[in-house]
Amino acid sequence: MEPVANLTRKEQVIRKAAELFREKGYAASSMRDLAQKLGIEAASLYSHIKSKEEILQSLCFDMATEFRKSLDEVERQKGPASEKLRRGIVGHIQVMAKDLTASAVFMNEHRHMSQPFLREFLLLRINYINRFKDIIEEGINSGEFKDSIDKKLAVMTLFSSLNWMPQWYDPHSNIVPIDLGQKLADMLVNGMKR
Amino acid sequence: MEPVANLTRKEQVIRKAAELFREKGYAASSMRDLAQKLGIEAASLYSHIKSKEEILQSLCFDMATEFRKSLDEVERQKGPASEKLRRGIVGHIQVMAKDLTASAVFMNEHRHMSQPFLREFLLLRINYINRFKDIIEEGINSGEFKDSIDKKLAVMTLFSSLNWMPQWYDPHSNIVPIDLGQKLADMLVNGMKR
DNA sequence: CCTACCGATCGGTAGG
DNA sequence: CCTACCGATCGGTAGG
Repeated sequence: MEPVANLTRKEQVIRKAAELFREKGYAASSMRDLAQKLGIEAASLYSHIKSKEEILQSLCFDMATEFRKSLDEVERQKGPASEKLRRGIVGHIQVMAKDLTASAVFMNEHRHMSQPFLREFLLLRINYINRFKDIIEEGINSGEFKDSIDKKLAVMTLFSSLNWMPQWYDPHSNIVPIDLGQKLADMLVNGMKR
Repeated sequence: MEPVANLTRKEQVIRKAAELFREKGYAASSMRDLAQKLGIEAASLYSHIKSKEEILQSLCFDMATEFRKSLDEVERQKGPASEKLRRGIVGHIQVMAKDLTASAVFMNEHRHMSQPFLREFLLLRINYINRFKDIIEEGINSGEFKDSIDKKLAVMTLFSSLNWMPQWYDPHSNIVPIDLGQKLADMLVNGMKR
């Protein structure tokens, strides 16, 4: 019997680690801290995970997969570039909102991965960003967006705004993630339109 | 005789530390790493600085002072809120551009300060953000900005975009900081205007 | 700025 | 999941 809503012990370890890494940063988090949060001894962690870095890797690559899937879905649909961009933004926000803790780790701690994992991770991220850049370019070519906009600047501003969100968004606030995504998309996409 | 264009040894230590903290993060940077960059023994660092954290504190608080001074200057001038906001943005970017390394440390490593320094730092930062929020509010009240905009969201988006800049801006690129600031201000302020 | 060194803590293993 | 432990590394001090 596999767990359904419940988490395996390994998943519990990873989840608690994500909270710890988010709070203190990866390098400042010790395996003894993590063990204490779980109420076990540090050495016992290693029956569930291979290493501290393995936890970071699984957090980062799982998030990367979610982001990719969300954008796949957006690209499958037809419509003007501005609409695609809006849906891409809303999707990105929703993926983050599903796990703000992992998102914060993904964003701020990925650099602590060793090679070749870091390299692979950065390639995934560049690819994802380029797909957004392509949508912006499509919008410029179709005349939806001003041709005066600086694509690199636009896409960097976009991701800055999106990626900082786990740092200030309060999941208990009265604004729900999908509305937040819509509002963010309004602010960011409208600035590009003719 | 005091150094003029030259740096004191202490300033050299702090500068090299900033580079190291930016590259590897504060927690993952050892005093032995830093000593090596300077070509001395780790123990010798302590004739120039009191502790590892003192370096972080001086980086963070010096940047905070620069940001505050820039905003003081902006508030001293008259003009519509949109113009103030633009100048605030350009000023912020210019302060960062003057020292991208220290800016990156300021942004990403401040949380490693201990109390009461961290608390004091966060108060300065809240205060700075609130002054931008006031400018936005002024623009809404005067009718320059849409009254539908969410002040908190707007100011968070603004700072996200600004603060991520040290991570992607290439100082050797053909776009100079003041132009970058102008373009960023265009994108961000125009989205708020009626 | 150096040599010599400290106690504390780190990630991880052996063996149950 | 535990006890017992490892070698490596940490920030920092004493004394010159």
